[in-house]
Amino acid sequence: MLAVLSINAKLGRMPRPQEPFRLEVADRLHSAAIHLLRHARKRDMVAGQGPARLSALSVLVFGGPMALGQLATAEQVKAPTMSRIVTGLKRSGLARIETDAKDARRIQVTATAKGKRLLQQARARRIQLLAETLSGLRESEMEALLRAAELMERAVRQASGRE
Amino acid sequence: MLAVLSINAKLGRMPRPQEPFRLEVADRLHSAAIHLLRHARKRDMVAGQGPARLSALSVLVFGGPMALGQLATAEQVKAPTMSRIVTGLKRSGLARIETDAKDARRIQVTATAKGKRLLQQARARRIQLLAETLSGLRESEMEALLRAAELMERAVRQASGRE
DNA sequence: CTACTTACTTAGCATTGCTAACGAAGTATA
DNA sequence: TATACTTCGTTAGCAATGCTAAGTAAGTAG
Repeated sequence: MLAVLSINAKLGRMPRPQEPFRLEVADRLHSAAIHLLRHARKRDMVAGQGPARLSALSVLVFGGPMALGQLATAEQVKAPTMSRIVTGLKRSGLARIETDAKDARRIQVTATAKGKRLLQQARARRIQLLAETLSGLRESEMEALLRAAELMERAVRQASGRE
Repeated sequence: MLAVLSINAKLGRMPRPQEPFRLEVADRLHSAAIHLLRHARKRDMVAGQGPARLSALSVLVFGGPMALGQLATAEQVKAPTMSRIVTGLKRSGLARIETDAKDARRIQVTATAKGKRLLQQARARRIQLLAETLSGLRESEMEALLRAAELMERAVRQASGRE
């Protein structure tokens, strides 16, 4: 990624001096996220569920039952996509749906006991992967990563709110 | 994600429990990466190319021409997957292939001028998005993210080498 | 009652992962 | 040389996940 800096210079339009820096951070972060996820996907698939389902299940387990639309918003996905993901979770017995008494259009999606169990197992597998993947990192570096994760979530949440 | 935070608070000052800490970092980082990429994907699609093609193209532009197998390894994908990605890049005129004189089984994949141009445009778009997304962050926080990106890449690279 | 809005589903498309199986080309060995 | 093994890439076929467009059912406003 040595060429990143030189391209930076060519992109011209710099409203402020920190823009080139943001360009590089954005690019590096984007690339790193892609590669980290591709690496982790290998173990995630052991659960027999794809990353989208596991991620949605995680939101359900930690955030509690919610409507399909809410879940779609939380996962940054459109309703039809989430509809299919929920169908998959339902078919695997990891989530169940209930009708809303107040509004018959809505459905309440809830993680089942089996879903919670599977998520915990997936988390356990993921830690085993990261115990290997991050084994070369110091404690302070792990803290830096945790802080970065918080920053990413916060930034995305704020940006989503602005749209 | 409320439950995660409470776990975090409990672990925060404890000197010993290294494993639970790694579990949390793993989970949070994984989740944050998913959400960041889903957010960025909206702009990426404007280029008319999916994320896998853009990422592979990026490797070609910054890493120079390489064999299909090398590219697959760099992108953490299997050969058939990369074969199809290269086919797509070729059909769009973003990359070209040449035969290797020394070994007729190999192919050299090279980014075309059009490919380089498109990648830079995609980068510019992504940057604009992230300039917005990360606009709420301080300079020091941007530095923390850059450092985290470096740590992620390094960890994945090392782990891949160990396999 | 009609018209609009909202929530979810269905249908259909494209991308992107995978494994299995194949062909072509290089390498090692009898 | 001939045979066997390995390596590199492709093809075929499956599954998951993104999207938009269009449909249905239910709530809301006039």
